[in-house]
Amino acid sequence: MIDRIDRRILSILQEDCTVPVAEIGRRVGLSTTPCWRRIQKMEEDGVITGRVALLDPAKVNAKVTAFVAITTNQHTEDWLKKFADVIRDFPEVVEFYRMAGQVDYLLRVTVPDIAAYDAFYKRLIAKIDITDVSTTFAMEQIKYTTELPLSYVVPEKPKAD
Amino acid sequence: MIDRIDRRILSILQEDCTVPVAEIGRRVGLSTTPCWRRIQKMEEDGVITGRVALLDPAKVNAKVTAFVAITTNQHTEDWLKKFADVIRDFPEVVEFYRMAGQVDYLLRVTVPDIAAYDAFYKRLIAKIDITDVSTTFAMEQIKYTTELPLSYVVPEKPKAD
DNA sequence: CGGAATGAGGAATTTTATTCCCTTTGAAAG
DNA sequence: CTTTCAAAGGGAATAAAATTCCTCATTCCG
Repeated sequence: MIDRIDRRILSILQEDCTVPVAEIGRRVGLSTTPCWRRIQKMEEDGVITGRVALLDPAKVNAKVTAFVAITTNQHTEDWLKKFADVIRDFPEVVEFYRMAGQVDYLLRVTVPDIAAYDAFYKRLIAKIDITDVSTTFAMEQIKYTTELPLSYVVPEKPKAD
Repeated sequence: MIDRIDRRILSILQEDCTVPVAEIGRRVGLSTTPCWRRIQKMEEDGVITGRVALLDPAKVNAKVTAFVAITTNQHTEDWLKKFADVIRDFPEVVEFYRMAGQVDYLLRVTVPDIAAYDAFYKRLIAKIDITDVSTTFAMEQIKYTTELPLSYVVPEKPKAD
């Protein structure tokens, strides 16, 4: 499905999606038309899910990241659905995982400062019934990237047998 | 610095940066030129740090997310620098935080499966001296967004006094 | 009451994306 | 071996979008 050329295209677009198709083509050794068609196809196929602008957290007053580990004794399907819907609606929650192990859910929350986190926390527990919440703050974001590793993408062989 | 209109522009671009400037202008009540200039300025000012394509993790064989909590007894400036450099070079590490509290560092790691995680883990500990590592796996990514909340951006008043 | 700065807009220009149509390649059928 | 078809690629025309250029209001000092 995805061959070596596609992978190189994805690598470029993951880093910077403003590079013109003609330039991408040049870098991967294709002319613009086939390169453009490959990109289109990957968008249709849902490999590329979107193109977004990234902002500097400091510049938009999102300097503090908190990780919130949630444990609950509620484990019904319905509860999870409601819980997920509530959480999803908080724009401060930028990531939300259901976990294996001790912790049931993990949130990454983005706020300007500890006070704002506290306000968020109060709004959160007002809305949902949680057994146990444990918050840890990040002091520094050393790395953050939206680029997924492409080394695990198995490129299709040009030929089989 | 950032006024209400800028904030609305950012909101649009955070969601989808392929929207034409003319259309953005229409939505925020500006013609294309001033809208374009505002976007340029926010890029120059570093508010917008880039535009990237997002990929479907499942489609690029990045189905498993692991959170790796690292504790160390090394706390020198030099060690951190070397550690950070090593970690940063792993494409599987998509996020990397220095934490407050018990855990010193937290990584989010993206791999195809548990076996690949194990291979990553071996490569990791081969390269750096870590006292304690604790890994938790995410069963499900319920929410993931690159959109930072803009509600905390204090819009400049058009006038003062 | 002048400008001078700031912000906005229309229209021309340039750059890119997109489409159309044709060529090449390679494998399978006959 | 040819023939045929499908998949990929490419060049050139066209459409759309970004970018530039110039002009027009408004406001704020001096």
